Amino acid sequence: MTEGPTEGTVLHADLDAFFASVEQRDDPSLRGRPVIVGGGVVVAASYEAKRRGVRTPSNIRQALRACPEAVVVPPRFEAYSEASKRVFEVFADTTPQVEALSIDEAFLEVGGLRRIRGLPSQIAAQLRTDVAERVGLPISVGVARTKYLAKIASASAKPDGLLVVHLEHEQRFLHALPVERLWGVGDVTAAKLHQAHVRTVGQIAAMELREATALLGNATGRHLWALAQGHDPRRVETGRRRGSMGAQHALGSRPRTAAEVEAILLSLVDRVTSRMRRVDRTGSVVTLSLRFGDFGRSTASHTLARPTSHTATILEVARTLLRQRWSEAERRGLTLIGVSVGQVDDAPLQLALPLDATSGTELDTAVDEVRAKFGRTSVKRAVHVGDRERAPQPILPD
DNA sequence: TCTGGGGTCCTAGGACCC
DNA sequence: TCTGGGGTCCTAGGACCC
Repeated sequence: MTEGPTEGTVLHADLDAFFASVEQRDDPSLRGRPVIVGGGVVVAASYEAKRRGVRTPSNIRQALRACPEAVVVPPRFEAYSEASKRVFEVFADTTPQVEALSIDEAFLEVGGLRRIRGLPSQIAAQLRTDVAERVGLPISVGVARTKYLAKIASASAKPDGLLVVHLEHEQRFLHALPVERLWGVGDVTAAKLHQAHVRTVGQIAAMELREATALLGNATGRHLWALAQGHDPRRVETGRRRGSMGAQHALGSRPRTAAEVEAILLSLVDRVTSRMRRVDRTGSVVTLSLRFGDFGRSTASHTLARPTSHTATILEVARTLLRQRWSEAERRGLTLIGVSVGQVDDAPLQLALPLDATSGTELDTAVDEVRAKFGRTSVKRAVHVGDRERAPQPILPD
């Protein structure tokens, strides 16, 4: 007699207290001790610190009141992205189907690997061992039939654990959870649900769909109702890339002059555009985000005629948007400023040819070269005359 | 409980087009 | 000419995630 599979094939792998774990890995004197990573605020806390009541985010002073023996270390973002890169190498060695969710978590589809690597639960156990051995970090893994069940499972497995949600136990596992555990339920949605006396995922599942949409709006209602039923058709998507890139800076409560803020704006724009150029992307929607002393926020955006990663072009737009909002910013007290560029995509490849070389065959040869060099299958041909000013960065070295 | 630095997705009104 | 139906893009804001 053969039994059907009782395991799903989706893994959700999530590093535990990631930033703090990197600090503990790199400095043995921090191991076993409560560690807070942060400057003014707690950016991350080790499990020792979390157990003593340190919450993220909160400010350091409060955190130290809860846990006076905690060690506070400044964040080292380069070390975290380096560690992340190595963990994602382990993921890639496990399966080709990896969907990155953030710097410290990913979905892995392992359905096709049974013959060579075994059951999903065995692959998950091996993955944890590999990450520990190769990168020296603890990671929790959830295994389930769908993405968000796997995600909930990894959260339940923390710290440093593995949880497999077997198909026959799925509903029991899911329906008993408080609504806050659903991916997509934050403070606002949780409050609405509580007001309707809905506290568990099982209770959402028992609602009529139209009750859910009436209470939570169309998209959220449908989404959460489907999740509560255990429906989650989203597959693990391999090639996902960022749609926007941004940078922000908190200013504190001290009032700033326009000149100070413009200087900060320049450094933010420069940070974003150099990151974009490094990964060969351009974008066309410039968004300025502001946060005020009264905790309100506002955003202003502008769409460019052409995508770019050119610092001066984006700075000019950001500066204009800032000037439009400046009196509001002064009135309400500016506490944070951010710039992001949206509609980000591969930078258009540019090739400068002398005008007399733009005949058919020479252009074809050039296009083939570009195609080979950058591995792009589609290469757009266009002839621009003049107006190089706002053009994307030239890519090909002379 | 009010604070960082990243992101994603959805909604809704207005402009504009066929 | 002001009346239908359908669509896309732009902008602003909100909720949520790590």
